[in-house]
Amino acid sequence: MGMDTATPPMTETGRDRILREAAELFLTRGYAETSLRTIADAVDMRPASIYHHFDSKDALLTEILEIGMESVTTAFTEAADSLTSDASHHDRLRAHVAGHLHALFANHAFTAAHVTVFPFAPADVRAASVVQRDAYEANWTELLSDIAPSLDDEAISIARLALFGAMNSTVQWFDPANGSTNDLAAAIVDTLWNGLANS
Amino acid sequence: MGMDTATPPMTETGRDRILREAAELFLTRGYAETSLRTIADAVDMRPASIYHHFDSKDALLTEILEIGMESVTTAFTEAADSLTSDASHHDRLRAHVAGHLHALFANHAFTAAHVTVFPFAPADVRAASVVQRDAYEANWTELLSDIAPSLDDEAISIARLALFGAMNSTVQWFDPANGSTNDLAAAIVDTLWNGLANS
DNA sequence: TTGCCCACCTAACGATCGTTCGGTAGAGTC
DNA sequence: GACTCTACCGAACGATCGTTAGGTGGGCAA
Repeated sequence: MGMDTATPPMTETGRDRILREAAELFLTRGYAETSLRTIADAVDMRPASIYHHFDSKDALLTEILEIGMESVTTAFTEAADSLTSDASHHDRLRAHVAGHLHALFANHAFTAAHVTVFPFAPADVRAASVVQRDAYEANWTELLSDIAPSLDDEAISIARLALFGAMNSTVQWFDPANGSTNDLAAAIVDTLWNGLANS
Repeated sequence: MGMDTATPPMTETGRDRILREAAELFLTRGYAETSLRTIADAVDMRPASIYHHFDSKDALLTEILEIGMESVTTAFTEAADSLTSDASHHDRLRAHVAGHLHALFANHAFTAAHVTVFPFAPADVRAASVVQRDAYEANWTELLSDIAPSLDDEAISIARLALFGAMNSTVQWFDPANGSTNDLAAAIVDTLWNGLANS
């Protein structure tokens, strides 16, 4: 029913507000396009105050990307835990896609930042989150080789990247107000699973 | 064998060089992150000289996006023309995906700019190319409803957007030096067509 | 009451940005 | 040889950028 987007907790600190508003602005306007003065306006502070909480604009983005990666990583292990031992391959794939999409829209600005702002982030910032990102990708590689054992490594890699492309592009067109991420996940996975030919 | 990337023509003018180098820089570094001084350096000119050929930085990006859209649009109609009347649905989909991917890597910087720099382009620039983009999307909607008539409008829309996501994400990981775009298209379409279950 | 620290402020720094103004060298035309 | 046009250049404009230095005030501890 589209209740995926999280509301800010009541105990939100000034620091948390900066993170949340900055993530939103970076996502919609871009990193270089968003000035610290714009962020300061959004949280009703002065630009200098941001430096009380963060070392630099780059450090702010680094932490936003970190939170985003934690969010999808947690979603992946939770999806794995939610599955019973007799779950079919189809069920497993759907559960993990649903987990990824749920994280993508629940913590929207933080996770989606990995899709759109990461590619243009300063080199230092990208380097800081590359370890977390690689680990997350490895989870999917393992899942897919388990599910489709007949595919060789290169085919698995292509399947994973194409699936990531399909999942992550949803941030640019899917509106959780128009349906649950679970339904969206089912639609994507069913198409991918059965193929267009059988639908 | 990965000879998709175009080499600059011998008759390239100074204006053409600005377009090509700027497209490359916008793609790799981002629009706001690339200054006119950086572009000028790349074409061995001074910043002011760019204004002899283009009204503004925005106008330069607008023309780059225009060239990119023309490229994929042409590829779409060429794919349609290359098909004989007895081509299967599978063949048609593969031909069009191959056309899109070929354009994506042949005119790489211009077409890929639509994937990564368009979302953060200034509002005026985005507005200028929205008509071309809508027209291209309509081509795909028509193709997909023709190929999978059992799907309703919403399912077609999801399929199209997921396919775009999968195709366009290739700009971030596929290297045409490692294989032809035709092979890549076949791999993507076969997976999508037969489904993971049957592979 | 005194002292301290945390959260935030005002004001300004130098750097860099897109852009403009007023040139100049060279090729083509008459 | 004077005229013009194209393609560039040097130098600078005001605006905006990330960032820093040095405060101020309110709550808490002693």
